[in-house]
Amino acid sequence: MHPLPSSLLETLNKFTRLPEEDLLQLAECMQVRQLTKGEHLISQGEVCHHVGFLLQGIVRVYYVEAGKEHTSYFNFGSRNPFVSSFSSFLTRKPSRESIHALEDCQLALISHTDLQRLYEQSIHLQKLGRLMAEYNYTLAMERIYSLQHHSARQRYDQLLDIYPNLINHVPHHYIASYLGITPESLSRVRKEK
Amino acid sequence: MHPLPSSLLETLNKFTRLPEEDLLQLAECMQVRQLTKGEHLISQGEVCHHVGFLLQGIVRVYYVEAGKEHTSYFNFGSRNPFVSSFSSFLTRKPSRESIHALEDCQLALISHTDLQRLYEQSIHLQKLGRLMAEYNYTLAMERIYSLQHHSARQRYDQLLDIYPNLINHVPHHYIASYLGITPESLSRVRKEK
DNA sequence: TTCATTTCTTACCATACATCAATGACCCGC
DNA sequence: GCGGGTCATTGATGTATGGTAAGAAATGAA
Repeated sequence: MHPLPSSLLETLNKFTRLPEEDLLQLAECMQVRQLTKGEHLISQGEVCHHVGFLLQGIVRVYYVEAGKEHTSYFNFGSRNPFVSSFSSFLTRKPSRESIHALEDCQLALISHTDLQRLYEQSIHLQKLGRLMAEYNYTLAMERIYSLQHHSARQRYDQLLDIYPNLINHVPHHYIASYLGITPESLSRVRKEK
Repeated sequence: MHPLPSSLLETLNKFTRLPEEDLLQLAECMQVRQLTKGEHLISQGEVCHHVGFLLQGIVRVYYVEAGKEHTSYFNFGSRNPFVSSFSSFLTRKPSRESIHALEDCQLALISHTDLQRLYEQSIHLQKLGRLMAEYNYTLAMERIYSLQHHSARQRYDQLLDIYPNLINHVPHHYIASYLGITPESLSRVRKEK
């Protein structure tokens, strides 16, 4: 993939400046993958071998337990562009989560093997990986705080602050599940606005 | 600090094998800090300049909003030994959180300055930092799932699975806050066992 | 020890959210 | 366009958890 898409380059630059050499190495490993609406990037039970950068579209990470679907999160826009079943990708164990496209999507993928190889070759890429993991960790902590101490109503309002138009692109029952409430409750919260 | 305490060494080895050289560098930067029960490692509003490895004791990370204390998490035992206000440590902004000792504690501290310097010097330390951040991220994701989709009761049971004797060491209202419920609710949940 | 303070529990009622059921709107394949 | 299915909404009711208040138990200081 030459050259790296500008949105990916911008995102990387927010974390750290990579030497030209490393950018070339990255570009060599990355491949574009199209997902049509509804298509799965990975399914529950498989080991996740890739991490993707979302160039376009929306994906949903979810997981089925006792016959019910639970939405873990969405990847949408530039706030959260890295798509993977991270716990599987990082541990090399089968994924409990599935990932599918909510719209037609475009992803830039890199394989676990290639990424580890690049990590071993360059301190700058190790650093990039560390900074990205740290960033994801801080996002996760914010979400934990919100789930711990805010009402469904407040969490919905926060979601709208962060992604004002997510509600127009994503079926409501997915958003409800993401917020940890039922579709009926979400409907009532929305009605009260 | 020479040599590194064996519990720290064990923990580091679970992430990656560091060359002797890097271990020496680390040991040179780390300092032991004692905290007496109740003492603060950092307080809300300060920038967090250290990350600590918990050698002994229990600390609590909490945060005050609208006059109420909210317990973010505990550091206790070997599952979660890294003590810091990470969002402040990572972003260099004032911390919203405070950290204090629930018992007399012993910490091995390293400063942000030293840590960044070491990161720049060694690809192995960069890798260690990445792996630790990734590990913390997977723990955070588990907690998010639990808060999203499990009842207070289930979360309490899980907490007991992970830390069977936490309840004997930590005031219950802190645990309640950690679970996202009131002390009264925790009391009811406990009664039903 | 004794007293003061904090913490834990219990009871009662209030509220937020879940569950179940019914309806209409919207999709999508035929 | 028709028809079966999914989805969003609404109402009625149930349940888990919150809020307040009071007393009991544990803790800490003198």
